[in-house]
Amino acid sequence: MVLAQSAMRPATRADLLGYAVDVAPTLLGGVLRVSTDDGVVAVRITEIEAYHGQGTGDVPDPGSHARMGRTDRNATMWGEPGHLYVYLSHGIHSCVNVAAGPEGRGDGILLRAGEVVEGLELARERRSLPGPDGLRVPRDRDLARGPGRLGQAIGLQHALHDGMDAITRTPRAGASAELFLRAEPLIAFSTGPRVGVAGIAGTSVFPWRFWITGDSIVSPFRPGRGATEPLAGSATPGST
DNA sequence: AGGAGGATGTGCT
DNA sequence: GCACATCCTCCTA
Repeated sequence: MVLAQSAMRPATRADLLGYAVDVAPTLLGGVLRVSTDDGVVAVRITEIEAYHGQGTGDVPDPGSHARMGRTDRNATMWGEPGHLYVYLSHGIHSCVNVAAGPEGRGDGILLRAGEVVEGLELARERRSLPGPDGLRVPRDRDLARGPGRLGQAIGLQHALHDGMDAITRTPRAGASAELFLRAEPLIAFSTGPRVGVAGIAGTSVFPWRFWITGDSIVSPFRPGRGATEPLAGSATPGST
């Protein structure tokens, strides 16, 4: 259901210049809105993860696509903040990141889950699968719950839309994207280890996953290679 | 040139 | 809970 959201304002590049780990929480509760020929779908962002091209200082980020430096695939992460890095995951899913930090830093923020707040019908259509008895339509809360689902719900594909600019909203392959941030600073959020990303020997697993505390629309936890479940009470920076 | 593995989702057991 | 889909990227030979 669509809510009385706090006031929103369009994001600027300056909003996204910090390290991904610092910018990420400010995107919680914001909205990514994508228009295509088929219509508009907007999601309220409920869960994200921060990835760093060069770590946050001297510490490398073992889980980042940008950890080995700039490549053709991850070039968007190394460019201007506010462009969308859309990549193919497991040959099937197009996942969406917002590039962060100044050019050349390689930071990105993965959108892991959101609530569809506009274009419910179109999102249901995109996310429906053929079943034994016609189309099987997911429950509304599952439409954009998970990074692959979110990408499909808003209609972005890696091959077509990687690199599109959510600040100037310049259309790309028939789609345009706009990012809104909450006008008021933040609501309560929680942090934990990223999903499916392990630490490396000798380093700890950093709490670079952020979600809106208590929100029902958060992706299912996946242990991955040694990532551990958030410890009870481990970090709810905004909630107390 | 070849191959392993992946920031995942779904359906079945 | 587990297997599998599906294909691209980057590392290694």
